[in-house]
Amino acid sequence: MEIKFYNSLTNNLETFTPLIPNKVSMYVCGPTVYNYPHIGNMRPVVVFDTLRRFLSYVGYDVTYVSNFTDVDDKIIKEAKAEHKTEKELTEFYINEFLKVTKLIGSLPPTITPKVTEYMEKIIDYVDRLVKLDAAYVKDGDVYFRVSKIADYGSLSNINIDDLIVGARIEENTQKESPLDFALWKKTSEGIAWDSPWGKGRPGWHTECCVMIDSIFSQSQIDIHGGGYDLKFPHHENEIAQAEAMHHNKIARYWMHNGFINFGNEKMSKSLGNVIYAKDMINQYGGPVTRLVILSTHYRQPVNFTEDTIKTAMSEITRIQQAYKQGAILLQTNHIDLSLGQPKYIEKFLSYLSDDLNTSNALTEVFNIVKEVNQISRSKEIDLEKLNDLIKTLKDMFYVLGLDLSYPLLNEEDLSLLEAYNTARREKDYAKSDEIRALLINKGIL
RNA sequence: GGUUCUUUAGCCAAGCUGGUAAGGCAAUUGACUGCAACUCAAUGAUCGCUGGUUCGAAUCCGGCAAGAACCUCCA
Repeated sequence: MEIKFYNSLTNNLETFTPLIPNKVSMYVCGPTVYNYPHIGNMRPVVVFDTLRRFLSYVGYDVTYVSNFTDVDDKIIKEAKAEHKTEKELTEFYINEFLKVTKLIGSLPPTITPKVTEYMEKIIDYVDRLVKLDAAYVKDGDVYFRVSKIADYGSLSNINIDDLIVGARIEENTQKESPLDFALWKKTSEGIAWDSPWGKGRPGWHTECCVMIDSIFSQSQIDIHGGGYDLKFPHHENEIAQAEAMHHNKIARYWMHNGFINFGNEKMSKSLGNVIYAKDMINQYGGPVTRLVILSTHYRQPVNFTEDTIKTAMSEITRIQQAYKQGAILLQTNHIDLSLGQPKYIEKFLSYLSDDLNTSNALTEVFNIVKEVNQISRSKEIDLEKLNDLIKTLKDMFYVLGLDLSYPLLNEEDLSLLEAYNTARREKDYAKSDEIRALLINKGIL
């Protein structure tokens, strides 16, 4: 199957070919853990988890790495405010992040490195950049020398001159050029590590490079993902460092997800409309939250509104209902559910192979749902086909990370169902209503 | 100022290497039904505006309008 991705590096739809046949290496910038994850943090979590599931499903051996940034000014500040150590704070929020990630149906990445675990390697990496003359030391700080990189700005299409002229660039007399960025910062406050340049902590952009270098056995990986906002400067600077170190752009395919808006506004603290992921998920459930995200193509913005959430709720109910009823019908006919084949999944997969078009993939889910409903209501039920359809749905839900299931009926359930149907046939409605209540209670009807 | 992007039925949204518009939600009508839930069927848009290219454009090119994000640490 040919897989295509939109590569942010070239702004083109490109055929995906992994560096190593049948293996995929992907890295996605994870959160800085100083607060509860908000709903916007769930976009990359859902998008890249779906990508990973899809690639695995079609047969690739995927190594998916997503980090936790557990060293940062905001962390130091928040730890101080909460009277905790940085470690206590970050461990708490890492745990919160993991919880919410699971609730929204994302698998744990293959590896989730923390920056603090890579300090030695980070220092070594910075040191090597200094020795390569790609970085310079200034009074305990270490800065990357952007002028060393000929095509700096290639990812974000930023013209260096425009950047210097047009943008607000802070005064920093330490730097040779305003574009230079910190690899290592001298610090006097909060957690710090010893380094050849004195006590300090690493700059944000270096961490990801080091973790990629350390974890993957290759100097360049296949896919690098993250939020759109990270394109500049974060990813641009990762590329600059990799250019200096390995003369490559660190990743072949760069994928950036769009943002989540809330009620047509960007979520931000100053607007006071930040929604925590845990609140949204607790109120509406993981599948609904995930469906809102998947119903739009990953590069487009998603807007969470009362309407879009309500729509997703109706859709999940509809999908779940068909799945459940179909599976129950099979069980009452004593069909072995493990025997079905995902015969109708090809189109679904081909949609996903087209730059992860989840929106179109979902239309295939609805097509199958409709077929299940039609068959379930027909006079002569084609049980074999129904079984294949249910199995198809099952695999689709797996790939999309939608945590939907059907009840497995035991003997007692089966005889209850039969009694219910018999009572209805004999128009003994008092009895059938009684049994119906039982069945609804058990989640079967 | 620069960069990237968006504008498709009431709402969400796909299509955008050109050939008269997927899907879902909501709504209306009909069918099924002991009641309820579920379900099935039917019904709607010429694609922001405007030029151009073409036998033919939502899809390509130009202009205009409106909106969004990013431009040093926010996914």
